[in-house]
Amino acid sequence: MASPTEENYLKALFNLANEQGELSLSDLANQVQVSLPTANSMVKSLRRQNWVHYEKYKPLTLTEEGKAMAISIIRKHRLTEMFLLKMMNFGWEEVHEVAEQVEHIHAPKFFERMDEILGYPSVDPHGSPIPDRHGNLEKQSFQPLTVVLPGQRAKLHALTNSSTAFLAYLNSKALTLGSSIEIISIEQFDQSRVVRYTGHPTETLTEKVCERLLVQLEETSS
Amino acid sequence: MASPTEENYLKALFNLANEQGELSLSDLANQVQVSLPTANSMVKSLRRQNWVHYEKYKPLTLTEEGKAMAISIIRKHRLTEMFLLKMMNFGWEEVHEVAEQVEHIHAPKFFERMDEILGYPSVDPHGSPIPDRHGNLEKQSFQPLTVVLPGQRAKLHALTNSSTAFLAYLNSKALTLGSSIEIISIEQFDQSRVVRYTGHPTETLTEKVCERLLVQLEETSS
DNA sequence: TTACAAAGTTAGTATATTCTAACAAATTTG
DNA sequence: CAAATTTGTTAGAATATACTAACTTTGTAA
Ligand SMILES: [Mn+2]
Ligand SMILES: [Mn+2]
Ligand SMILES: [Mn+2]
Ligand SMILES: [Mn+2]
Repeated sequence: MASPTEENYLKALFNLANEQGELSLSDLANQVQVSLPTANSMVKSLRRQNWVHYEKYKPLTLTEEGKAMAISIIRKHRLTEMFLLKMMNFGWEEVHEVAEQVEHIHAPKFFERMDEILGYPSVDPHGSPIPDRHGNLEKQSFQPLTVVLPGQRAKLHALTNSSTAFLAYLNSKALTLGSSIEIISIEQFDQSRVVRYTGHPTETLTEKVCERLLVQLEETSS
Repeated sequence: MASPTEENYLKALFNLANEQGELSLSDLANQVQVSLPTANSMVKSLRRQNWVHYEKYKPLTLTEEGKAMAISIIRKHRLTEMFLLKMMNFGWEEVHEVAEQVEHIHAPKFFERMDEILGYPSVDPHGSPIPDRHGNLEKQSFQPLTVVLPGQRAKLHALTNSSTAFLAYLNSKALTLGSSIEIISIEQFDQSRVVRYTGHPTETLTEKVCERLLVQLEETSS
């Protein structure tokens, strides 16, 4: 049985493997916010439990068992976020912090019931896919808003960051999942985007923000 | 910030203080299911944090702060049990185990929302009172079924044990909170009770079971 | 290809939580 | 009261999780 700490490491490893191919110790240390030696000794302990493959100075891999555990934790996290949003009147900017704790609860029925009550949702409040009960996790192919050219429109489908601060910022701009965003222009100076979207006057978004908005290009029916 | 472990000790201390007046180390060790030296060293650590008053060889007392923390954990536990029962279709025999974990989540809003959604319930699924948001905890004055004499009836209001095994046993006997129980006779041999209750044929309950059933005497309108 | 930087490892330390063994104090009992 | 029992304490050890300091390995860049 993994401790909450170990579970957080497994989740971090899984997410890193998806973003980059390689799993380095320093990325892990960074993600989990611990020192390199701490990550090093934890990885040894995870290896002892057959959750990661690891040899000195070599990159890390999750074992099949480790991967399955990570997916199960991610499932619990995302179901919780959805449950808080839909059934308990939380805002999308509040759910991540609570889910970070609830994901460590060992009670399969608790999460099965959430899933049932929610009607088996496929994505969480930030657009990330929810693994099904069998551990199948849909792969998404959205691109950051930064790849969209002036004159094109794209629909906001997901985010690469679900911190309270970022989501509160999106709230203040009334940007929600599903918004159809048109790029008006890109400032040469700082790469910031002038955009227009569903029922809103012109807005400016910094490049940093655009990088975190995952979109799908829409046919420009001109 | 108390760890889940520390929170379980605080809760145990509070419950012991209510059942007995005195708080002894061995009772604590027993309740939390650890060795005496473990309880001893934990109590020292709780004292460092000003959650208990404690001197070598003297009985223990919770500080005001410790008491408030214990009540808050109990509130979270009981609200969770009620939420699982009413909103997530759990049986009353399943809720305690999950609540034992959920009670350690630090997210006031999560529990406030449960309270709201449930309509501010006053008791949990096992009849124990739920402290309000200000830490007020209603005192109950129910008595164990063992004090009821043959010929008298009493209504089942609460339980002193909410283990899955005990509740599954009550389920099998169709005994629920609210049942009106009449004591037919008491076996001299083993103190077991022959009883009759709401829509049921005669049943026999051992003394051990009767001790755990908290009732209020009903006027015998003969 | 050496030299420097980045990444990873080891050693040593700290706190939290738990144990057993050995001993001491307090309480109960004959 | 003295002996026996119960209760509480200390010492010493183990595991989990974290740190800093010092060192080694690997990879890159001159
Ligand atoms: Mn999240
Ligand atoms: Mn977490
Ligand atoms: Mn309970
Ligand atoms: Mn608990």
